[in-house]
Amino acid sequence: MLDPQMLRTDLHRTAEKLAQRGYQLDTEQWQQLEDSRKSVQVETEALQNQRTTISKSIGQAKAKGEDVQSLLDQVAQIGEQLEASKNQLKAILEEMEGVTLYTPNLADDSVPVGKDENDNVEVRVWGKPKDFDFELKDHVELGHVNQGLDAESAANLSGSRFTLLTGEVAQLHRALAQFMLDMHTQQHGYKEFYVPYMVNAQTMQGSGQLPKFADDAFITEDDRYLIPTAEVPLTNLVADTIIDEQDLPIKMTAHTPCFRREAGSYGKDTKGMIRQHQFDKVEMVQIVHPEHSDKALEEMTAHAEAILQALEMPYRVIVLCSGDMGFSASKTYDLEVWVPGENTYREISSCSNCTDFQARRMQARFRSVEVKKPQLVHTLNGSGLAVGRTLIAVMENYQNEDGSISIPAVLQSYMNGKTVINKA
RNA sequence: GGAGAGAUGGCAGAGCGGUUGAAUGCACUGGUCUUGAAAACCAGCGUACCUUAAUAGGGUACCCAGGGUUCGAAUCCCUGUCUCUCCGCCA
Repeated sequence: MLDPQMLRTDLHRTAEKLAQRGYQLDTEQWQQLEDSRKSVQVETEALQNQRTTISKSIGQAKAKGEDVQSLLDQVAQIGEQLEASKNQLKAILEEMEGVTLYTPNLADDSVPVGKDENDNVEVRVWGKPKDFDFELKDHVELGHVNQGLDAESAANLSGSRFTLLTGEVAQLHRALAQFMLDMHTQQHGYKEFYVPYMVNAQTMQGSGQLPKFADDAFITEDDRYLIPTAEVPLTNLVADTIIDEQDLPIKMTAHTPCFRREAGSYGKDTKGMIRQHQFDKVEMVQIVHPEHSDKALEEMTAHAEAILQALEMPYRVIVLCSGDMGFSASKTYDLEVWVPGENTYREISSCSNCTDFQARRMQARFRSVEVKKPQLVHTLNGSGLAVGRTLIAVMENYQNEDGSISIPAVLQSYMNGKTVINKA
């Protein structure tokens, strides 16, 4: 949610910033709502004050045994007016909320203005793609020759966009998640969490998935949502709390499956396990002091990069343009890993600073020693990394001519000391 | 799944339907006292919104949530959520 104060005092500049993201705010409608809200609210509260005052005097008069009828008549009149005024105010506030809940965060000034993914800007490149002197296989072929990746069985069990992993490939998948968690907890200062995979609607709203993106999530019969990312439960841990300033920053990580409907992505990334209804991810979340969120985003991105560096896989970092960012984000870096089988870079992580956007929805605040009033925290989240896509990248980057897959040095201890997955 | 109890300020814990935003204790903050500390004593101590130049003052709302009764609701009624106890079931 945006700062309502900002919408009031700086409406047109805010609307311009939103337009950079492709969101058209109807400023005229908003101004009208705001104007009527103001007058109706003032009126309502004045009426309420009158009613309370008279009601109190009724109590006092009764206690003294005086006649109360004239007071009752007075208050009856006010009652009707008050009722009408209250309903009007409620309707206005609901309409305003309808706008604010559907309005995305503002882009940071450092974010390139652009329309879609074509306007994203490369920030840096790490590593060089290996020179392979044999014909490359993609992960689907590699999965096939190693009998570790079985799309057909998954489709039989569940339908499209599911994957079945078996044997050493499944173990490698597990090893990757373990390795990532260990790195973030032992070297990057994150606390590990095991979280619910289903959350209620309020939680989904807190981090911005609802109400606008209801179609993207799986919902259960009892109105719970399967989490699309661990960001949702982790970030909402601070919902409705006031944190001591000295407890900031809070750094959390969790390995969870992620569930996505992928509605509207028919025909996109259908080959292999790129875009799935269910995939594993190790997520990082930070709750920070507003002054430090810029720096925290750089750090968190570096934490995600550290995984790829340890795995010695080439990647690049891009900053998303204003039009390509997610709803809650103010600034986002995507990490794209080199995928030799496709001869291209593929998104494997997304790290975002959500500033106070989620915090305002969740009412997540902190109190400092200097400022008495609780202030909103800033929230950040980043993948560190998407496990399934990392698996693909490892398979393809570490493939050998005979179809076997070498195991990256840092993962060997997680693979019972094995150094290679031999083809079946 | 069955039966019962409960949800009040950071915590604990009162609260006949009428001056209760809410007693009291603890914690916390400031002060007095003290060489310093403790103790004691005094004072302060919620959040959001509106109004305002104002972190001054004034107003409104909030005692789990949402409805209702009433001139007036923390207090009465209904629904929901959550917690606890007992029984059953279960990894």
